[in-house]
Amino acid sequence: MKPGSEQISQKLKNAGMKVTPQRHAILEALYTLNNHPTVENIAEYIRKTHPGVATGTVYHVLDTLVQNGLVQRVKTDKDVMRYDATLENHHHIYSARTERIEDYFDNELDDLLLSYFQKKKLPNFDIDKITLQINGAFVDDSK
Amino acid sequence: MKPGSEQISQKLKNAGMKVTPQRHAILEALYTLNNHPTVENIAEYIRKTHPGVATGTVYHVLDTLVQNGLVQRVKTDKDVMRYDATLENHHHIYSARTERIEDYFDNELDDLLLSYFQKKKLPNFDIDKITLQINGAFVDDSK
DNA sequence: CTCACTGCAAAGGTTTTGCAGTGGG
DNA sequence: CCCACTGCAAAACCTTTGCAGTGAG
Repeated sequence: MKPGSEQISQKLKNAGMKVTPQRHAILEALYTLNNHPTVENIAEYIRKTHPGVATGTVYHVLDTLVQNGLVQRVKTDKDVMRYDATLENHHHIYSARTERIEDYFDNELDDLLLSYFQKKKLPNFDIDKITLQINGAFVDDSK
Repeated sequence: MKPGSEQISQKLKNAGMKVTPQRHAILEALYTLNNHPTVENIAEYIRKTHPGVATGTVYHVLDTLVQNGLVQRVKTDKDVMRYDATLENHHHIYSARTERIEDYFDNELDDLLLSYFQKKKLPNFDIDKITLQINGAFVDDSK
């Protein structure tokens, strides 16, 4: 669930980052807008409370967050980057018709995959993480 | 394996597309450069034999190929689009350190996933296709 | 022949970069 | 106080678009 203001500051500190208002706001935005927001989504959201944050700063802060492991980029086949602050192991459900991307948590599946790839090693490759792209259609997505 | 020239023409015809030299060359490039090339990779490759093909044409042809189901876009967390002409069910192995993306075929895994999601339905979602993102490091990738 | 496709170039949108000024530790 | 961070704006990229000319069926 969504961390409070203190916890957000703590996360930044733990990652060895200075706690600036911009970083705090951007990380909070990521926890609030939990549907894999774009830079534009984030900029728009934080300007409600922090007007005057430059778009370049949002890009820069997100880069830093990614490098410090607090945020991940989401793989898509579109040309706009999307970000995800959920660090626990999870998968992504992609709508074929809209830009919607939902998280999917499933420990049973994770165990299944883990044991599968423990016995079936890939030659020449060390697996770090496996994420499912579940593609299809949400039944309530109109267009 | 890689289709011959005739088979490439036939694939275009089957998809209801006119067979132009550009389309033929681009589709052939995709089968030859089988490591999920970018538009630049493709343009560079086909200009060896077909100089003067405009970059805009490559984009346009790739779009058409995607729409007619002969080619798929590959999901990445980079801002350069990559393409894949392999239509059989397969997964992708992503290098954490380089731009390398390899195909991974595994029928046993596909069956496992199929049966798993047959019993474990996702509410509100019709699954079309599931692709694994296998992230990690190739042991022989230097950088 | 005709209409879809291509070439070319300009425009659009996203992301990166550079530099001066500011503020968190 | 100092260095990292931010704001601003320009630049760099990738991709899309518009239009006139060409060629596949």
